[in-house]
Amino acid sequence: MLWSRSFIPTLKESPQEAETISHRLMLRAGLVRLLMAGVYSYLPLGLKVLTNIERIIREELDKRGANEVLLPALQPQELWIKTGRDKEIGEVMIRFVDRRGRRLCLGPTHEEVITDLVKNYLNSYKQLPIILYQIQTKFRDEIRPRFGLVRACEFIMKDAYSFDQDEEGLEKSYQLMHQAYVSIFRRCGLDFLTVEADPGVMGGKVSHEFMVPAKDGEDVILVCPRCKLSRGYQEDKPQQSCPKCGINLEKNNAIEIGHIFKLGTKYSQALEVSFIDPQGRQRPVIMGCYGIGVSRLIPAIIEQHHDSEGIIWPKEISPYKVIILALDVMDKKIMELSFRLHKELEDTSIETLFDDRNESAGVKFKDADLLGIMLQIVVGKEYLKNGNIELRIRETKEKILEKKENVIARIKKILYG
RNA sequence: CGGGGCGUGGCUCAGUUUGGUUUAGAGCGCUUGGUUUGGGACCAAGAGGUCGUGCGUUCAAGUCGCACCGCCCCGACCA
Repeated sequence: MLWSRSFIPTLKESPQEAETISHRLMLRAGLVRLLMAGVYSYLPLGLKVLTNIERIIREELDKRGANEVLLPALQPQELWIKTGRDKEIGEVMIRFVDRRGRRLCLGPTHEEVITDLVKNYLNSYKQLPIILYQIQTKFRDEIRPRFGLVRACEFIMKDAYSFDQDEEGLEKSYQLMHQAYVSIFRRCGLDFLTVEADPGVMGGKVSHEFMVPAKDGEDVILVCPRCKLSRGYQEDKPQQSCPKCGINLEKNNAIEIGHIFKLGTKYSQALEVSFIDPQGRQRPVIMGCYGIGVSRLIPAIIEQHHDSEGIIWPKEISPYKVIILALDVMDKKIMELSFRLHKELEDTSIETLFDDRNESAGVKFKDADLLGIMLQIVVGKEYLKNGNIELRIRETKEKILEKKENVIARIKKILYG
């Protein structure tokens, strides 16, 4: 992709609207733009990052036998009245009446819809277990949206739902999803902790949150500095100490990126979803639900992967794998080589952004560091003098001067091992 | 919803305290021409503004008053 043909509006200075590091960098690197409080447009680079995260999620869930669906955001309020969550959720749910007088809402989550869907399908224990998931836009009228994509009113969530015939099955599904989450977050380059949590309006008895320690996180957790055991922070509870190490837990800000719940039969009983067990008895299906704040992962990743110059994307997340900086676009030799390099990389499916803008070297270096694309190739004076081009690793700032073929070989080694 | 901050060109901001040398400025960005090209280049010429909105006070409002709108932060709340 040629930068000159791209919509990548970078900003030299941080816009007034942003205070947290991730929010600033997302705006400066041209990932998103604000439409109104808590509502953002994704620009090409932001969308690419989002797509990369979604790909990882799909791979890890599909591998474990989960089925992807896509449920409507538009829902009848009636379903929510049946489960009683109509009142529980309260004003967070966006409601309205359509021209036919139907009372509708925009889904803040999808337990009701998925349960209703499964109701007409499920007959026998032979159909269980089953796990369904979707990656979809959720709507929540938040009291206070903040920190850019961290708490938005319209955001993208991966929500999965498991259906089992007994508690033992639920435990298996729960562990399976737990493992999937660990793989997903690791591939996203995240340092994260798991804490036991309060199920809240979702219901059920057991739930775990996946937390990313981050300076600008809006949640607070307690972490053992030695063994990393962690738990939720509650102001009214006395200062806890680590049961294993005996030392005091430390308060840490964190971003909640995932939350998994053992729901039990809350929804299946309210919406009457049952199956016939091996003994021929009708039994309510046992459910679990599993959420990942997909769009929220972007700021979480940035909070953990940046320096004073900009973002440093982990390998699988990087919107492009390589950025080529042609330092003098008026020089024929430099441009010829840059175009050839660009084509060769793209022909081998290595996504490459070619900075072909007529800008000074300084501007290109600054923008490349800001964008955080993992590998930078510099074509400039060195090429004219010795025929060498420079490969730079964004994260380590390591520089390698070599001939084009060797640089390509190195890139392949870095990307594919 | 309570508390605080902010709103002046695409971005960052000065000017508001004490109304009148302001026909509203600067830097960045943008356009044109020229010189440049290894860490946000330089010269020259240019374009771009309902000073968030409305009402009011006044001879005179970016500046004072009232109301409203929007954004950010803290709190309550929250998957």
